[in-house]
Amino acid sequence: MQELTNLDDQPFADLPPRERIRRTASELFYRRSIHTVGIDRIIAESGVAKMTFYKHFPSKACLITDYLRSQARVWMQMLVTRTERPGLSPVERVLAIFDALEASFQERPFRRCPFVKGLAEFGPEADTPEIQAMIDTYFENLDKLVTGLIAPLGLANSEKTVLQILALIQGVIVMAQATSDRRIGGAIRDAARLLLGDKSCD
Amino acid sequence: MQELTNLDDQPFADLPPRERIRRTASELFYRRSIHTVGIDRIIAESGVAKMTFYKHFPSKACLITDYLRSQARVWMQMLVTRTERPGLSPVERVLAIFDALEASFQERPFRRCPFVKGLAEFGPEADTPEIQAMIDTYFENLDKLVTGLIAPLGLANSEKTVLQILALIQGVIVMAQATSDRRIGGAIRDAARLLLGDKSCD
DNA sequence: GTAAATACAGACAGGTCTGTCTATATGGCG
DNA sequence: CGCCATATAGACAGACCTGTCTGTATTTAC
Repeated sequence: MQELTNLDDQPFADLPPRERIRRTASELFYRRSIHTVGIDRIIAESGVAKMTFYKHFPSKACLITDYLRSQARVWMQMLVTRTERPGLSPVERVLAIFDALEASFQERPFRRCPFVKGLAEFGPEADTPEIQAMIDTYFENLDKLVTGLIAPLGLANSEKTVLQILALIQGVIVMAQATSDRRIGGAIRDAARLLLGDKSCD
Repeated sequence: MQELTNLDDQPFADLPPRERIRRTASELFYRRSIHTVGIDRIIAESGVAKMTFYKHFPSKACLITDYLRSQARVWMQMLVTRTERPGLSPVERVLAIFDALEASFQERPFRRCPFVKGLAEFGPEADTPEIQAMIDTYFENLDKLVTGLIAPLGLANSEKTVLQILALIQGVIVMAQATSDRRIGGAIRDAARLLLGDKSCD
């Protein structure tokens, strides 16, 4: 007996169900948004039975938090790897953040930071404390990472510079989708360099 | 005979129905989000009959576009007024944008730019062309406004500076909600001043 | 081989959403 | 007074959403 289900459009067909669900949801949440993607669609596209889904993720909120946790882990890990690369000067470590962003703009359709979007979909007025906590934690961790990179520079007003770099990060992420100008990444990297007091620029 | 409907919590009770709907929707869309606010709730809170609503706004999409159009008009008009104020130097005109942002952070709970949030809820994958066109138009208009303010400065690379200022604008808007540091507005204003080549700072 | 765990398929309930419909009340104007 | 546009009140249809349930098939372990 042949399998009757059409798995041609299921790119993770050989993965265990839980992983199929996670990847399918991740793709849909990222490309579209969280509210506009229903459980039924995730189930259908991941080629999984409904009961199997609910065994692994007791509710949609659980899937969302898993998605955000995963995104945060991957993204922060990538930033740490790039900024801690040996042989970089302190300024270059900060700029490595913008190199990482530039790289992510290039690959596939860029749909922005899941947490900036998450903040829009699950703002302070929503009653989803776990999701909001996860978003808050992400921004705090990003703050800590930048703070740790700025400290060695010995700037007069480190805290202000941290805020400026963070704003540039969020700004370039928004602009990367709002403008068609491909020079945005480089322009913001240059801005960061100027704010860090690096005199080697133009 | 007394009115039976409880209008105590209806702040726009003396306005015509269409305006009651617009203000109620505007408040809800801004505080929460667009997808999480249903027609029924808007109808209930604006104290209007369902048929009255659908007479003025044939669909929810029409209400959304009206909301975004209104927000864009008010916000852009405010920016124009502030940046064109007589007696300002060219650099001060650009910085006036950040003063306007700082002012909007102060008043009531700040819930971020409706268009940055709109981009999250109605991204490129959504099939809502009118709404997306409205969002695109807003970012284009903001680009034009900043371009017009940067031009008189006679900078070496105007286009790059425009991108940098735009990113700072979007960045400070995101950070205003993501951080609790009240100095964010001033810090980003200072960053803008530095990028504009104003030597009178620190 | 057999039993238990896991996954599949899909019906179903209960809720919410948008949008339509009917019937009634009200207010301005000739 | 009487007419007509407008507003109110609320039932209703149809779609969609989350989450539960039943029953069957497949895999895994012993």
